[in-house]
Amino acid sequence: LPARAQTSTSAIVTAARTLLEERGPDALTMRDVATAVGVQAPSLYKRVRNRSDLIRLVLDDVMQELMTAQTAAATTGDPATDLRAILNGYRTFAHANPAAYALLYAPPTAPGEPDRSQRLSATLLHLVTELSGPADALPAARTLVAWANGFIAMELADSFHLGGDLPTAWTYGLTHILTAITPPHEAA
Amino acid sequence: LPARAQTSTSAIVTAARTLLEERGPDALTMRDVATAVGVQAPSLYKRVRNRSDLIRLVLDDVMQELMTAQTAAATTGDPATDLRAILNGYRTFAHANPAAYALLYAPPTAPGEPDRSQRLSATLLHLVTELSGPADALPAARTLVAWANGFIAMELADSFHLGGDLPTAWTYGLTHILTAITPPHEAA
DNA sequence: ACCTGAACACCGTTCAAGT
DNA sequence: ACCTGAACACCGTTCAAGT
Repeated sequence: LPARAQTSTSAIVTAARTLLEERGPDALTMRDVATAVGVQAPSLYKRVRNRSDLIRLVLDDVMQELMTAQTAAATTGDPATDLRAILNGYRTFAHANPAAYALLYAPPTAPGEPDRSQRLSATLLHLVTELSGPADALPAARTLVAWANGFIAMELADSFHLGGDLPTAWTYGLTHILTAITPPHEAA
Repeated sequence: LPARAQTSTSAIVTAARTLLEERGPDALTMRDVATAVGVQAPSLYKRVRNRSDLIRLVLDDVMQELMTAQTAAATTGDPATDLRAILNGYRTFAHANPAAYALLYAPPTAPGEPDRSQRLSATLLHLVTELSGPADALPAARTLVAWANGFIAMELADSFHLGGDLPTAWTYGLTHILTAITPPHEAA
């Protein structure tokens, strides 16, 4: 007789993430995830607390991948170069995983969600400190991250509706903001 | 005998918007909206096509309010001053209507959503053109809008987790980006 | 013309029962 | 220990029936 169906948390998370990207957040149902991993929906509750918890696990998985990419991108030691590489990496990742990225920076439906991007910001803040000096590092880093997230979110939402080249707009923004947060005596 | 319950599209939209802000997007159910306007859920389908359409009407209502605020904010004729006033106005509105604002710039679940922010951008683009000159106006405007939306979204999502003063970070970003998109010979 | 109750096909989630 | 089927309380939406 065939072995009874069995699954694992990581199989569930992978299936959920695939479903999220392929068919959108609303199609991420417990029944469809269960089908994808070969069990019935109630079995999922042995591995995850509920649907929100499953989405949290998916976003944790996404964050870990983003961390790995960030570490791989920041290697030259020159802060401006590394910042460019990191932010370009975010954008590449967002384009490859639009649904997951959108969820990552969406306001949480319920309050009291965890601090997922802390380690991502730490590296970035360090680089910005080298560029702008310690006094302005925090607001400068926030300017950069807010711009990058906003640009990517609008791009994904197809909110740039006046034509023109988006890669050009991205490069323009990145260059000008980096210049703006560099003190005058250090600018090229 | 009492008159039969009756409602209107505007009453439905208002009730939906209130429900959205008070209890979040998931609590915006057809049954609850119907109860709020004093009818049964099926009656709503005489006024709106479906739940997506109702949300679209809510966002149209929000956009019209934002447009009015923008017109009222840009009055001095000095582009830098007017831009500050407009972006500060967005932020004030977003804080007063966080759920609606979040929905406004959320990626659409279904593709083919309408171009809601076109007129908002037109005014902004005009001001940026005065500031940066026509050659760079489009990427400069996109830099500014992307930054503002990103900052506000992160603020609403409670994604700024390193302490510090957020109003300070907002002013820092606004000032530095405006400087960055102003050609050198026009800078103060 | 508009509202209603009943009904349908979905959800997330629980739980007793199986192995 | 994990999976299953049945069940519960919800959804959005449709539709025949009322007024």
